[in-house]
Amino acid sequence: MVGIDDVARAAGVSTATVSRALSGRGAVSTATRDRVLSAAGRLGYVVSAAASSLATGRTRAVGVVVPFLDRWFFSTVLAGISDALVRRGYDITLYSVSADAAERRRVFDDHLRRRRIDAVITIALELDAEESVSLRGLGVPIVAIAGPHPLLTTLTVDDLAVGRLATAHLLGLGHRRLAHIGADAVTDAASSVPTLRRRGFEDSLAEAGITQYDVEPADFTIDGGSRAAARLLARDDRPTALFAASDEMAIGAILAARELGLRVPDDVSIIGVDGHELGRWFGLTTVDQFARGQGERAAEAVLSALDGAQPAPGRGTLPFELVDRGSTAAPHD
Amino acid sequence: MVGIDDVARAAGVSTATVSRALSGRGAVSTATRDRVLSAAGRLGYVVSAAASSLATGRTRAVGVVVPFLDRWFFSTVLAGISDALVRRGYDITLYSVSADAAERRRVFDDHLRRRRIDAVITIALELDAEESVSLRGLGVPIVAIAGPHPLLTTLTVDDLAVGRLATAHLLGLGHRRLAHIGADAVTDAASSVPTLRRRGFEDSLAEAGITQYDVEPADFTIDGGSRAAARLLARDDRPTALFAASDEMAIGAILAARELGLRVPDDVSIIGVDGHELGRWFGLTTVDQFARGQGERAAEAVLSALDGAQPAPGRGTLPFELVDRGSTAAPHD
DNA sequence: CTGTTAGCGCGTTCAC
DNA sequence: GTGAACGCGCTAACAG
Repeated sequence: MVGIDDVARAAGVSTATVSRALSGRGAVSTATRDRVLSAAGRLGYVVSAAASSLATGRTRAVGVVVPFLDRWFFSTVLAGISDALVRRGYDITLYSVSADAAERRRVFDDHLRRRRIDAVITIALELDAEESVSLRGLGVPIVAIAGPHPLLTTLTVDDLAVGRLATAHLLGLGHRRLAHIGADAVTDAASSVPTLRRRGFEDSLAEAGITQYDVEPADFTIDGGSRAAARLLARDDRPTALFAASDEMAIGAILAARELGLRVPDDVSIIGVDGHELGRWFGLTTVDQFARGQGERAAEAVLSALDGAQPAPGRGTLPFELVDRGSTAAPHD
Repeated sequence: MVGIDDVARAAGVSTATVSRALSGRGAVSTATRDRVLSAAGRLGYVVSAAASSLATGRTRAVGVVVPFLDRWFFSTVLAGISDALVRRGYDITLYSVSADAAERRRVFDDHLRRRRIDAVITIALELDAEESVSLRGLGVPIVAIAGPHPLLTTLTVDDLAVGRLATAHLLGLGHRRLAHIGADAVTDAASSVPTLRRRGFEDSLAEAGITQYDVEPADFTIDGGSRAAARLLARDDRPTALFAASDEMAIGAILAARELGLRVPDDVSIIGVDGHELGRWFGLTTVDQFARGQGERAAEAVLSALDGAQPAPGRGTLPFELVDRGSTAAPHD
């Protein structure tokens, strides 16, 4: 295992010079730098992360904390983060936190505190107060994507506006009997993403003078969306339009409608949120939130924080856009 | 930032004793251990990964190398790995390698060699000889899931058998005009997963005395599967059954069939491989390979290697199973 | 521009 | 069962 002194010997310089030549910190003459680089290359020297980090306090790694790995939104954002960080030579350390309280504590109180990372990115993580404090206590830059917590630098789409946009689209087509599939009023936090989307829905309806509507809670999976839609569409006065708070649920709703023999959009209009690649195949109209781009933006934000930039105060705003693929239309009756 | 000597002082012992008490290595009296543990807890002490790793040579992290993050199979396997590793207190360091040669070299020659990880898991990674040697040179346990390289301990389903199973299922239903969607004969390595599945298909047909069949290369996405199926099904003597080497492609094939006005399975039978959750919604018959379980198995394999067990020689075999959901049936004519 | 030196924070001998 | 002291491999400060 070749170390810095092997390189120093091979290049005929001191270890300090090797360190300077390789890290680029500190002045080294071009000639010696070349000697060092070639010696290092020849010997296949790579600095030890542990030793370097012990000496500098930096790790060249960013922690990414996610609640799920195997859902489209999360893995897509993660891919975006990874792209941007790899380009800059950072490693990603992945922390997947489940709902299990003991395991969550272990991640926040132990794993994340091992000084293994220079910064943290969270993806749509709903933190309790303790966890939020624990994160801040790390003393490293933190960027939260779509996390509702006010103590953190947050990068998020305006989910209230997303909800309003989707709803306005349906109202604009002439729908008056609408329903929403998404947040659970009981379990979801008031400032959570699902709740904001639902509130956007409700606010728009209120402004349109519509007070009758249904909200079915669902778990953001195809399966959950399908079951929720089945309940809504089985009624006598079934809604003519559904707004699902995610594309996966919207796709479930389309599938449920089909099973009930309903045509989309002739019998029922359906709109989602996300920009899931699968949406194309279902002709799903949606509010795209450019998940991959969110990851890249977050990565760039932590990188610039690591470069010494001041964190943008408050929340950065991420783009979203209505994509009409045909699953919505004017109601028939 | 509380260090080991803070704990030592608070507990009235030396740092050596704190280290022993917390790591469990070395004998400590119950009384002093309790004092140390309580002091550590009170102060919120967590060992520094860098310092500990520099002193011990161990990092309590496992590197996971993937070619894609945002595809179902990979994120699902990753979730399984994460589950199993978190339970044992290991962190995951994620390395996503694209096809870009320079970037790949950086990952293999720099990132992975920073001594940041105690072991490596690769997921369906096709390594060239140099990369494989580079991995072995790390001197840490390596477990490859579905990687074709013979130099590594590999955990894989018998993809030849998977191909045969799917094909036998179609043959058993009476199909004689079959086509395969999957490996590209030109670009895919002979021992790659896609190629093995295709060979299983071809071998089965040969045994059944069938020499006429089509193979359409596709890129394992819904889109690619759809286009490949469209080409196959547009022909006059179109096949009565399609075997797609992944569920995503099989779903694409189902969608393409629908667009051509063909009924599945009445007009064309379709079978996939994977056990993708979406398959349920399309009534897709498939060979499930239990992706999440593969991740767990791989994690357990590296953990036992880290515990000192000898790596199982050769290849571990992962389970697979035919799941009939109705997208295959006897041919009509 | 380069070398010397003193840690970074911890684990582990080796005495006691 | 416990403590003192050294070293893991590297970087930063200081001299020169």
